[in-house]
Amino acid sequence: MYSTYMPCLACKTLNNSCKGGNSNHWDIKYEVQNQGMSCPVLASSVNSVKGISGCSTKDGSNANDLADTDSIDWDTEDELEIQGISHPSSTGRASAYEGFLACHKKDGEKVRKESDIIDWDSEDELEIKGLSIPPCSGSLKPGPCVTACKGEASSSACPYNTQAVTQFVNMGFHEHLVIKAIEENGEKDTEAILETLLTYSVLDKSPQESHVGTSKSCSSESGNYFLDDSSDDELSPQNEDQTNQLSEEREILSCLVDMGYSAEDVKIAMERCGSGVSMAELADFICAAQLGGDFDAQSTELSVDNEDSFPHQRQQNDDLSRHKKRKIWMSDRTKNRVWKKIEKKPVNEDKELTLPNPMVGFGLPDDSWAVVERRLPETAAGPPYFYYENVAFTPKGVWEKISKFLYDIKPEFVDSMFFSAAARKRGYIHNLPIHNRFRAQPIPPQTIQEVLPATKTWWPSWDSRTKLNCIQTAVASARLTERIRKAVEKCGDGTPTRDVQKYVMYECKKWNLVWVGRNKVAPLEPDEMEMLLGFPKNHTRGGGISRTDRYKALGNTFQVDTVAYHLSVLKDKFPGGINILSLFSGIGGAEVALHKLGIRLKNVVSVEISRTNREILRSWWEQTNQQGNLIEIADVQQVSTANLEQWMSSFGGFDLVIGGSPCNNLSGSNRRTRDGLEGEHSSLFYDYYRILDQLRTLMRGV
DNA sequence: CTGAGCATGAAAGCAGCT
DNA sequence: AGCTGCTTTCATGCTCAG
Repeated sequence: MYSTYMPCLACKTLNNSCKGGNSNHWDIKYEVQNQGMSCPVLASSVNSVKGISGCSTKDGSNANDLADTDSIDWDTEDELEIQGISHPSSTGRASAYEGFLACHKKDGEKVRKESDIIDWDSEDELEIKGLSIPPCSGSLKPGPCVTACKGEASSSACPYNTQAVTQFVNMGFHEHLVIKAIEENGEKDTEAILETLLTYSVLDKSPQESHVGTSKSCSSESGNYFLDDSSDDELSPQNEDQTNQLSEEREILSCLVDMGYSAEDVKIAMERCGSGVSMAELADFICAAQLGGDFDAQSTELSVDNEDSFPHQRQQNDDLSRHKKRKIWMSDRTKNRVWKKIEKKPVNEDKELTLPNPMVGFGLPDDSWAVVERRLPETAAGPPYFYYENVAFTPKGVWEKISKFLYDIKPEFVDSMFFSAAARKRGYIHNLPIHNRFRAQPIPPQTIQEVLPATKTWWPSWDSRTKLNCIQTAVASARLTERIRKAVEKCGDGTPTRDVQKYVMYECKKWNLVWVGRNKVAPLEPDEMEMLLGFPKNHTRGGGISRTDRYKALGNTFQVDTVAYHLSVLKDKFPGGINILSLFSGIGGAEVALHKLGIRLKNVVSVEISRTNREILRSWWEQTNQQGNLIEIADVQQVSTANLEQWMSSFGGFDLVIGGSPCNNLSGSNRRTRDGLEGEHSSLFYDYYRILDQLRTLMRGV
């Protein structure tokens, strides 16, 4: 019954490609052991648990009964797969087939034979062919343009090598122009293709038909960055033209930022060159301006707060950006030399954006980590102050891009484990001063056992956790906690075996489980999450809000004490109170943080799409007897310049713009649509930028 | 039809090792 | 420098009961 090539049901790959980090392995391994199976694979160490699910129990039942996994007849389909027969109708089968090929990659002859079935135009192969693949946004992963275009690029309709097309689409050229250029020059002459594409761009050979007609290609799906909400109405031809032009402009902006230019530089270039200018001309203009020092004079001078220098975070993207630009626009003669040089450069060239370890931001309150110095670009100067938040662990290049849009300010990466009993690793981009911060009072308990004293009784000595992991929107199932209870109980009164401990600890850390009874773990209750996140107890309770909605809302919010520490510098600056524009407010993390600091909320414009969340904030506002005005708006995309002007005329402008845009497409927890900043939800970042930038322009005018 | 419950990896960074 | 294993992660979409 046992086969050397037994596929792992959990990751759907064959033995050699199966990694140990898959939770299902733990489930399966443990259950297999408990059912007294004799599986030879299990005899090896935990790290070599591979392909277990193919094992049958002694009584012939499937090993995964407890996991409710379907059984598989290994003698039929899977054996066929092992022999290299594909099952295109099934993803899982296809994966197993890929796994098989991976296992045999060393066998060149055999792999060649499979080339009829599989597209072997991988990056490796392109390199072998001598085609270099330029980085896009510091990553080999397709950038936003490609994300949007890749479906087309890889479709069967495209007769050319998809990587070659992708390569140029990555540079910002439109796909159909790329295909046209390939048609003219052949696939292999990349130099000639590039030149042709540059010529197209300069001559603007196919202007509206390519860009406007398919304007979604490089922009976010939600779009609207530069549009007023008046666009809701049916478009007149004139409006349509305007919309197309704006759409094209933001497409160009996004692509040029992908290439490494700062959003600010691109905007200046657009202003100076006027409308209807091609991307190539804009790029040339920026390069020329930079060589002449035009932009430098505007963008890299003194800080808004006259805070001191920030030596280890200066000179950050500038070099990389310029290299990328040169890489794309270099003349023939120097291109190859420079490209080779750039490719040899270490990847950590922009190491300023690598995540710090420990993640202490610009300094911690207890002086254990000295406050660093930073120097903000002049373009980042307020008013208003602004504060942007998102998950620290994003797909590559995302924070670099966010930073470029937000005036080249480097993110402050902080783990909330230094402020509470739960971790929460987040990046914050803000133009706030960073000296003389203080903590909001009272300081919450800092360990799990202090926050949840009842768990002490049941907490086993072999569970060494004192801090919880990140609070997320999903919680463990009852089935899982039951499996854990059974696993521990099997070991009797003594200490569980090392393997059981490892399994239990893996699940406990993954799902933030705590000990609530003898051998019994449970997910956190919503009110416990509220405490851990710095909210008042029952902040999300009542008003017909379901438990699931509470978990979802809490999983998406700020850690109040962390944010309050950063915002504390505002207290002296605004003794009379503060006007804030709160974007993506959620359940009001920013408002609660300011309130906790004792900063009076004069006027709060809160933009939040979820009605439930708006009700939670409204309820908190009323319960805390706020004396100011709360204006609630549903959709950030509907916030227009006219709205901003209206609010400014009502109460004179905003002191702080604060918010964290959706992380759905950035989070590591997202298995299906981790599409990066251009994802369906996360692209709303551009609305944060749009609104902030419009407001800054208006307030400068004032 | 709605919503709660549940199962579903992969990407990225880090540490340790060779 | 490159490999391997370990750890962490503001989620999504399917199923099924009410």
